[in-house]
Amino acid sequence: MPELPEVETIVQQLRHKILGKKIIKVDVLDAIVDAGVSKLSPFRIKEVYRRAKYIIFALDTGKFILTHLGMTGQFFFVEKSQIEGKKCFYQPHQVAKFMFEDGSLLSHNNLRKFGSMQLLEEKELQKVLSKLGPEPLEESFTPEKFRQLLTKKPKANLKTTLMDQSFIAGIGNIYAQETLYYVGISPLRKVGSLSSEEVKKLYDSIRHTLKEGIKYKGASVDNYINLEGQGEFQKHLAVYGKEYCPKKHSLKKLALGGRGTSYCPICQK
DNA sequence: CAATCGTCCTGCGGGC
DNA sequence: TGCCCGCAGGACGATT
Repeated sequence: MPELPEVETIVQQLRHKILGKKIIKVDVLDAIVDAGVSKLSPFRIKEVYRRAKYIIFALDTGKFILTHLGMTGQFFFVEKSQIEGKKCFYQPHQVAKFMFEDGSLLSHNNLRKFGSMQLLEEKELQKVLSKLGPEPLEESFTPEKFRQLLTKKPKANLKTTLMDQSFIAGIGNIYAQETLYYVGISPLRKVGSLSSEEVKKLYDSIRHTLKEGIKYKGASVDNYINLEGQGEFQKHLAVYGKEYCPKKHSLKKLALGGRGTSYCPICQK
């Protein structure tokens, strides 16, 4: 499922494929995509950026396209030479198709349709983004900021809180579990039970794990792909989807907040 | 305030 | 062998 590193990878790759190029036609093929997107052309995308797990396209018309991939959203870019001879380029579970003036194409696919693509005015966009917690990789997110943030929810479950987008942005089920394994902290702990030493280690681990995810272009579990195909981070997972931890201990599986969670009862206390 | 539950959707795996 | 059922899960709203 695309989380911060997966979305960041897609955004970086999208940037040098589509920025500034003229879009002459958009086909909207499913209701998870705002029908208004098909009425914009011709237009250009001025900037692509990420906030939490959202991808935001800033258009030259002054409006914004806000996209969430859900669990199974994909972007697939196709050069003109790969399309030649085909009347329409089809991908399984295609929900929208952006056609560029130079003959290339961007396909947006979503198998389970948990995602969305909305056309918004700047004020509407800001309203959605204002509900999100801080970006963990931004410089302004200091250890002290993290410590202060944690004091707001002392009684809440730690893992659920790390995945709460209004608390901290971009962490989902994979990176929450990986991060907790590396600091040796059980996902069952309450936020307020962390020592100041554990808070610092957790801060470092969150940033390190997310950066590793970006370095390997995301974890291809479920059907995640970036614009160049599969990521590599799935090869470096310690506990997510595993039976044994790196030290060969048997992992425990449980549901937290309705989400599958595996952790090592020996390494994580 | 925190946790849980239902909802959206579809492929897949288990069971018979 | 083949079919049916139920599960997984990000975000959000409603409920406990």
